[in-house]
Amino acid sequence: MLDDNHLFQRAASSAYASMAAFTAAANMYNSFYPTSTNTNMDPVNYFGCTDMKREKLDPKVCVKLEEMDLWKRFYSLGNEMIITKTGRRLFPNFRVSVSELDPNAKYMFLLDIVPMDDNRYKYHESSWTISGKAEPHIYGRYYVHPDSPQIGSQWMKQSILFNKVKVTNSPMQNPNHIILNSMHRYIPRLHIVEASDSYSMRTGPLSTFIFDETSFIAVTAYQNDQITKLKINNNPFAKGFREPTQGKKSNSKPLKRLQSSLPLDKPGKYDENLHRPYKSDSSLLSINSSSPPTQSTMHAVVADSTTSTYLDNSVGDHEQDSEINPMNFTTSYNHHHHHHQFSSNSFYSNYASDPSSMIYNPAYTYMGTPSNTIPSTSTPMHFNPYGRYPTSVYQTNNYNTSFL
DNA sequence: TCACCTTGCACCTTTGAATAGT
DNA sequence: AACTATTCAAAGGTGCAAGGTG
Repeated sequence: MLDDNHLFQRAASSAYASMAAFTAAANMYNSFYPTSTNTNMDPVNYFGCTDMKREKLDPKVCVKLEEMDLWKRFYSLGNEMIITKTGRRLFPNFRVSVSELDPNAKYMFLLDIVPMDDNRYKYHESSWTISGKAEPHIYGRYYVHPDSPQIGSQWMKQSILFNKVKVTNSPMQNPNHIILNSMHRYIPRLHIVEASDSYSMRTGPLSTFIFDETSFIAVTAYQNDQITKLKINNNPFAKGFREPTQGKKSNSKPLKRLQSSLPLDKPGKYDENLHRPYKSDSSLLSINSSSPPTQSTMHAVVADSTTSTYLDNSVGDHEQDSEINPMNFTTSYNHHHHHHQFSSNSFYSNYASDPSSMIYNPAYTYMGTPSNTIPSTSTPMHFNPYGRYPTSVYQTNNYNTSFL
């Protein structure tokens, strides 16, 4: 065992420079010490920490998702991410800033992307609907931020950008790319591990942060025209597809690519304060306006999208004061609850000190325990080891949980 | 026929090496 | 000599559209 550990450690240490080697090392270790009879298990315990309690980071550690307004705009339409054989970046960029780390402790930052449910989707008549059972997810691919490991003070000095992460539908290509299935729904997860070396990486405190505004459906070609427009208008690499600005003399011939019949993404369609489309925008409302919400239709209803709260499939009763949000399955009636402190300024804590926020904090919701106690694996409230987020219980803007 | 995927393309930004200036 | 600023070409990130696939 010692030799195997050393083998893993040596391979893992090289991963600081090469994620591929790191992934291989983790996979190697996990193949030596399989964590479960289920080979499809979510390897949140990437580092072989399987048989001991894994501590969390200091609960004061806070992670803020940058460009939250932009994320919310995509989220409100039902975000899509292109996956290609050669790998495609995420847009908007996954960028966070973190505070309250131990300035002198070393940390590693990792990103992975996991399924949100067990469904496959199709885009039909301007809305996403369930079309069958999901293909199995290939776990074990994750992105190690190239600055890892470094001390807390360095991580906190500036925001941390994960723009080099690439998603693919081809497992045979670059081993650094995260594999996704087209027409499946995913969400990125940020893992912060307190690790001063490759060994402590397997045992050191680990916390996971999730922002539901970053959820998306993987596609090989955009389905929703509104998403295409929003990408073109915000991604600098897609500038060539933008409509030439009025009054600005263009010396180039009209672009073939601009002859699209799509309506323009006019300013004013989006309420920057509310972070959601105007109700009066029929082009947006038309997404689902023709069909009432059903369990199999990806749309919903958010009284206030700044605090998107997913509850069970109780739809009809609250429909009248709802808004369309195609990324939600269910009706939210979160105006019946207290809005927790994290949502208004998009600054997320992994710790809920206010008992009233327990309802929003899956660290409590899922485990039903204080965040530092070990949940029973037999309780249905336990964090799903497959990394999926059943729509009936997924109701978080973020959370931090510890993994066994 | 259909839904989805792949490929090559034009257009763009980013990157980094070479060069010029201080 | 050392450092900073500028230039420029190559690399690579975009969505589009046509064709391919099962």
